[in-house]
Amino acid sequence: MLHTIRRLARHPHFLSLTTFSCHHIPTPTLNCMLHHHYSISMENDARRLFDQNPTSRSIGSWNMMIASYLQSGQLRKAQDLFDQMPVKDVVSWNTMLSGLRKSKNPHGVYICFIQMMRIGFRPNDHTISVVVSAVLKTEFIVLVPQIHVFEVKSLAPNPNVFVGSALMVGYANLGNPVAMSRVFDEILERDVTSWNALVSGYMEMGYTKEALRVFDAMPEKNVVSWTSLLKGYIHNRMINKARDVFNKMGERNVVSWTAMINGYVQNQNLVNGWKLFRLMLRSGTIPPNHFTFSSVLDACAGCSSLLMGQQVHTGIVKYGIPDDIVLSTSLVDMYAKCGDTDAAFRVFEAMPIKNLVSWNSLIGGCARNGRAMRALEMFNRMTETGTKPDEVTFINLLWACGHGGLVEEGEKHFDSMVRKYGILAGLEHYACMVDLYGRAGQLEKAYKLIKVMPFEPDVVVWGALLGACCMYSSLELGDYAAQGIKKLKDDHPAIYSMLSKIHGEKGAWSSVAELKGIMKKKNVMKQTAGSWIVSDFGKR
DNA sequence: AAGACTGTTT
Repeated sequence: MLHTIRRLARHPHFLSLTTFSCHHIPTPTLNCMLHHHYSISMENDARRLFDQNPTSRSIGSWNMMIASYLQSGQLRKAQDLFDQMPVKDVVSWNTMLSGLRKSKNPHGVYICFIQMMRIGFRPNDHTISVVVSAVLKTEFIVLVPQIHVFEVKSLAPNPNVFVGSALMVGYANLGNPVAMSRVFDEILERDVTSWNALVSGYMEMGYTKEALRVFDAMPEKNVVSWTSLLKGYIHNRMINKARDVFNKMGERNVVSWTAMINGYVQNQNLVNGWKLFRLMLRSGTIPPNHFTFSSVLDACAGCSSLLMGQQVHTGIVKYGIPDDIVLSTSLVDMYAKCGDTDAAFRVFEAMPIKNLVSWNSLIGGCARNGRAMRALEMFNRMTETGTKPDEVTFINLLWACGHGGLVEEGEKHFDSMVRKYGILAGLEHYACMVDLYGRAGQLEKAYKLIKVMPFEPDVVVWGALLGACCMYSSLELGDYAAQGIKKLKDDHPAIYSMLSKIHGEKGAWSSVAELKGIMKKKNVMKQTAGSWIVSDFGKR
């Protein structure tokens, strides 16, 4: 019977058609059928089978069912089953932990792991690597030394490559180079990936010399080793050293190319990023993928070149790059930053699924292009369709309100940010609100907000106030704001031109002359400004 | 049932 099922399982539709009434199936057969449904992502049919055979379920059946739900992203249902399970094994726990990790829920992983330990369950190698990788860059990273102790005491004094890598990455994240290298020394049968992790770890902590020393000492190197070194230099803003590594590499893959291109883009060196991308296309051996195109689109957005952006968009189609949520979001962002809001909307609406970043890009695009009402509309649609806004959403939204003169709307959202969504207002949110009040001429409110906010004002906040004072010719507050800026950074060129304008309007010509004198003496130059309107070589 | 070293977006 089992053999027959296995053979039939190769025909994708057969088993799903037979599941309408399959009672009293023996356990091995049930598990085999569940596995089949798992592999073709038919969790509903699997569930029907599962429900129809309560007496033949083994722990494995439950585990398989939970894995099916996690595979299709139904964390809630997986969790329910997990809670209902009469007896769990280590596989059940690992499956659940892995699902929580995939859904980016480090807190859930933490709770689940602690619970597992409390009940007295023994984690295994898989548990450790899942848990450690889930808590990286979160407050739960404190688990790493504890897991290490547990590993040494209860599992094995020497970690294998998987556990070793996980612990090394964890210690690198904690900024503990000594612990990291000690783990490395203790790994049984170190392989090239252990060495790579060591290079990356030192680079992440800023020990570039040590990383290079390790790199040179490696018994064997692969593309990943080279790319780790390259990426490390970029991480430490040593872009030229990164390029040297790139040039010396014997073998390059799409990851190496993308890392180097993106390194230029992130360091504002858009020209070299673009040049390298062209070189990549010309050399024709390694085709770019969605990672590469996202970086290149970011470069186009960075120089607000719609023409370049359109060319890249064409390239994406020409290369047949499959739909990807991040890539589409990059397109939305590029079009928005290049001033083509309509194109941004077209790309956005064509996206089959949108995530938080996609919504933020679009709302930010509306805000930048003076479509405040549209930004608000999109925000409503976002929340109605079940995407929870974050702090970036609100920066964009408040910015839109400020520039659209929508004071009450801005106040309403600033308020709901904390009360409804539990997001604490950051300095940037306060800056938006100061700007909002300032632009609306409510200088007193702007001033009061600066006074009560729980941060020291930065240049942006003072600048918003100063700009407003300039707009509404307020001498006293303007001087106050200028003092604020001076305390942070002595000669910000904008101070002088703004101050002299305010003083001039008030007829305080002696102050103006004095200011002009200071400007001359300090050789203050006006900041050069560029407009994105002309950056397509006058095309518009 | 499941894990590791290099690349993307606000």
